Amino acid sequence: MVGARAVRKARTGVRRNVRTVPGPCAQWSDRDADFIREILDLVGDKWSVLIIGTLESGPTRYSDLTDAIPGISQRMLTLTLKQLRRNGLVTRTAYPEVPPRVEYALTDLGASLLSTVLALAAWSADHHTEIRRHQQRFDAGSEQDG
Amino acid sequence: MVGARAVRKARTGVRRNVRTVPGPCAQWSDRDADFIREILDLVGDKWSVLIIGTLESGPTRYSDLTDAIPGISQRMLTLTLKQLRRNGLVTRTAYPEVPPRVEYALTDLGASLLSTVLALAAWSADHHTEIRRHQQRFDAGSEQDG
DNA sequence: CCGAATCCCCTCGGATACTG
DNA sequence: CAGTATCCGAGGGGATTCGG
Repeated sequence: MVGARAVRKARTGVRRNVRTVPGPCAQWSDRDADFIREILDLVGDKWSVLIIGTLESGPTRYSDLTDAIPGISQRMLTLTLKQLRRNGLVTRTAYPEVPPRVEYALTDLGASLLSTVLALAAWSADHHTEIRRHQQRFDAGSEQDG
Repeated sequence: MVGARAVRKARTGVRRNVRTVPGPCAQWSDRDADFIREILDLVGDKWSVLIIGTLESGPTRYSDLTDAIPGISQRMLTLTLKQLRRNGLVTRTAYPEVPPRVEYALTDLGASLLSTVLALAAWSADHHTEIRRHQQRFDAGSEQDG
């Protein structure tokens, strides 16, 4: 009805054991919930997606990343890049020059994740207005009414 | 090459003004970055996706949600449900009975988001092993070596 | 130019107890 | 049953400073 089943059909391993009859049993298996947690660890933080998206256009220098992502601090750029490297989404290449030059690039794994995440961003762009409307309506109905 | 361009082509409004030549200018427009922020506000937290996913099988009572989502506290269930309602992803229906009965249900908007998010979960399930391998390799290379 | 280290605020979220 | 209110610890993340 929603499309979730299509996804479930296409990709084995996610929500395999969803129940079809009403009842008190758990909707999510522990493993499925773990997949949600894992993906949130990867892209749920404040900067990962922005960095990955910036790297899509090709290998990028540290300082260029700083410029491309407004508001990011050196600390968070370094930290997030390290996480992305740890998860195999990004590679780091240092060139022994003076001044030093370091380039970060997307791996195939990172690129495949980006394409998936962009669908989310597209959803957000699509429904942005509608969401705003809901928020304002909700807030208006909550404040007074006492 | 990665699929991001296909997404960009399919959905207007996201990453429209990506640059094609190297240079110091910003990779993300402020608006595009805002879409990322917005979607993270919606699903980037610890419980939203689990709740939305649980609701996919139909209207669900508060207590059934508690049972279906292991580890969630009453506080976070209530808080997250309120956020989901505020964004128009979930509706709340109270039945004037004793004992009280309250059912939460996905809106069409919430359902459309779920189907998109499940693609992410599927990606996680798909590449879980590979990611684990990268992590272990990275951690092994980091600890000693000094 | 690239990044590690330190300091510190502030939000997220868990535990518990209480209301209707 | 379906919440609300309060307390509190852990950690995300910004500003700044120092090293290679």
